[in-house]
Amino acid sequence: MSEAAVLPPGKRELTKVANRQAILDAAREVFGELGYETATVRDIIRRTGLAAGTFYNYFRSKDEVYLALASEGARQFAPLLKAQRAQSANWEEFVQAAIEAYYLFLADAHKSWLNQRPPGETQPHVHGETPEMAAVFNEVRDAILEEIARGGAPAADPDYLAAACIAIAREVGEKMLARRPIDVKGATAFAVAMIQGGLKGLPQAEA
Amino acid sequence: MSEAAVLPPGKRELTKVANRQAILDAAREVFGELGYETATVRDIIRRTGLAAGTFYNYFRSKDEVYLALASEGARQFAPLLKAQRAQSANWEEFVQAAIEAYYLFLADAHKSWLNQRPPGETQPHVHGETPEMAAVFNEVRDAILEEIARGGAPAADPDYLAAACIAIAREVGEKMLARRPIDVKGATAFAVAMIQGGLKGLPQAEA
Amino acid sequence: MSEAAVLPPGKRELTKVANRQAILDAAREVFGELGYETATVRDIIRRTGLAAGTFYNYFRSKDEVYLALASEGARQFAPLLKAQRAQSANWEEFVQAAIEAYYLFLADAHKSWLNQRPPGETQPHVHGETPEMAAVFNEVRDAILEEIARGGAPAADPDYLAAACIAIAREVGEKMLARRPIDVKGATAFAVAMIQGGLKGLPQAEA
Amino acid sequence: MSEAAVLPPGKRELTKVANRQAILDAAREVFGELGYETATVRDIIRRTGLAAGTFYNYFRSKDEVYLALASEGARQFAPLLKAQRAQSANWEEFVQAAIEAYYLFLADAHKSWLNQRPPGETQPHVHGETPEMAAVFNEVRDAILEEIARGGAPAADPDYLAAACIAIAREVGEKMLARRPIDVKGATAFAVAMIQGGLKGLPQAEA
DNA sequence: AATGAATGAGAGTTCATTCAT
DNA sequence: TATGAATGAACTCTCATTCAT
Repeated sequence: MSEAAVLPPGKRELTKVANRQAILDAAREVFGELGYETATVRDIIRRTGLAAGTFYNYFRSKDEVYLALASEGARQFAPLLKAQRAQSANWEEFVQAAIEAYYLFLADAHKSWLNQRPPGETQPHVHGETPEMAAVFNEVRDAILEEIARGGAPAADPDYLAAACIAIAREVGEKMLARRPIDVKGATAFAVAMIQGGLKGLPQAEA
Repeated sequence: MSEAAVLPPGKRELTKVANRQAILDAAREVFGELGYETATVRDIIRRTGLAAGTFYNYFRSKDEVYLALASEGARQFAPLLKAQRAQSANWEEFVQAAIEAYYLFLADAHKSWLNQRPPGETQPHVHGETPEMAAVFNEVRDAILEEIARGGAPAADPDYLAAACIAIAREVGEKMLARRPIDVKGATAFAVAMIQGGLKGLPQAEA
Repeated sequence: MSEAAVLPPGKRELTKVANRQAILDAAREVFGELGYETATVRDIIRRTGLAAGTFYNYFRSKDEVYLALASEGARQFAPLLKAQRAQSANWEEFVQAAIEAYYLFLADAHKSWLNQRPPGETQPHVHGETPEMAAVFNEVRDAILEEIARGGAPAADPDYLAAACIAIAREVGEKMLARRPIDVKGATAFAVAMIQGGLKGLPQAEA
Repeated sequence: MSEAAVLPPGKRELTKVANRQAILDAAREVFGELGYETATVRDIIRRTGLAAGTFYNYFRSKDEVYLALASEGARQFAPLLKAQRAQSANWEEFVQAAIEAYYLFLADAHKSWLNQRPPGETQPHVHGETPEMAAVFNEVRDAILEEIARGGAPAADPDYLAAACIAIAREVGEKMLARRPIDVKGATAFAVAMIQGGLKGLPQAEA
């Protein structure tokens, strides 16, 4: 007892951490499949095998678990994005860096979440985006908006420009996740080329 | 019932049609403001002044009214898109035509719906897209996909290409609706230029 | 249809009123038997034979039905008390009037509520006082407090005095309700005599 | 367990007793502040710093701790009341004795409980009476009932009489506790005078 | 004996839908 | 056909109690 007192994880602590993670994982899946509104707390805990009340030992509400997921994603992603941005000398490099960071995150997250719902079974009224993806995407969007506001980007209509860049990044990213193998390099190359040069800028190949 | 059934539609038929339309209008607003999940049937009928049960004389469920709205949008839009496409000799013209048709539809719909919810009051987890907008957007997407599949588009990765074009069209369209006055020409020009030439293709102006 | 349009109660209105009353009656019983905290909305509706959700067609919450009951009692009682007070020339008459009004109300309410729960089965932690009784009692208490504050009462410690008078009124009233037949006159006489003259003032009889 | 079981109580026994007392103290406060229904076991143990489960090492249920408190109060109070009653030659002295004993108990209990909840913050539907107060009050009531049954009291309606005496005792006692300093003598004098002579019997002073 | 997470029944409440009027 | 009250399943959340540690 005396020794272990320094750092006694014990079964209790282990299950506690494991349960919390189980709830987060289940919540991620459920939010991804059903969307925030449709998803119920019961959907989440049902997937964990825990009892209904147990959810509330870990999170105070449906919203809180959503936020936890989102901010976890943002927290992990922010330094990656920052590092990538730091290396960028100009707008082109910045875009490349930001999108690559984003796609790396998506790919990694996707791998570790073992997202095994059968694709194509999309329900109506649903987005198929986990809270983390949403949060991380927001980071990228903010970075792009900021860069555009700073004047780093070409002098076109900045509002439309931001919307377009962001849209490309998001949608190509989503497509990337649907393919096997997940090809971050290729997706990044495509998105960046599309943003920089449109159809004319694309490598006229691989069709 | 026997009298009213003869050709001159009679008051009954008129109200019937009017009620159906009132419900559709209310539903469009409510779905646009609240999203499908959050919107309740009561929200919809409350806006019409009709009674709760009356809703079910016209639609069998909440879902059905959503679908009705969506397919109405698609039905109205399809010929417009078709006409525009018919005039297109090549991919460039096709993109231009499709996007313009889409934006014209958006602008028109927007105008006639008198979308007067105070902007900026967006709730979390909600998209602000009516079923019609969603449906019409799907038409555009399908057209682009089809065109790409047909080989009309430049020979880049067609899946990514479609995703990117569609994403630009959608997001720039949404931004367009948020501005006053609604400038279909400008938005179309931007979206098309972005798709064709990326940043380099944009008119380097108006910042 | 034309005639009835002036005042068409119809079965609907009737049931509506009846249901509202049924809920109020059930709520009164349940609150009286179980107390506010212990009583559940389900306890209330179960007694009416209605469905769970129906409760919320009539009252927005458990609290609202309690308040409705209480204010209904107060509303009915206030004019009675006022009338009785108006006739009182002095403190003695005022006390007599107020208590009599209170007891009359209790007796009447009791009669019409057909309070047929088997007496003696009082649960622990429970008061056996309906919201109406509580509300009406508050009226009496306020009247006494007011009168004492106005100096109408004998010059003893007013705080203690009020507490004592009120306590007597309440407890004797409760005893009165437990007896058959309910003897308002006798209870009033006792309470007033006790207040005015204590044990010495009581009619030394009927033991 | 074997060691600690020998006579010198050892730390274990001490903590055991201390914990039990801590729970009782916390429970008294919580029941007094919140009432039985509203009070939760968590409210109680939170105040002790103990863990939730520990509560059930000492009491089998929320109800049991309530009962323990009540019977502890009664057990302590019974001899005091008995002693006071023994000295009473007649009804007047008995009443005086019983009420004084009751008020002494209240005052003492109140002092030692350091009841420091901000007054005036009374919630609706809540009484502000600890289980002990309720239990001790019951003792007094029983004594009065007994005395009346024995014919010691003046020959008025005994049921009403008991109710009235008890009511005065209780309410004046409660007021007494709300004042500073707590004046047992004065409260007793008032209550006894009121019982014996009603308003006419009161010292016509201190208003 | 102490801990505190897990449990699950049950609370208040909402809402799509039904149905008597 | 219009009405709007009735329905009841399902929701979020609480809490007394249990039990592995």
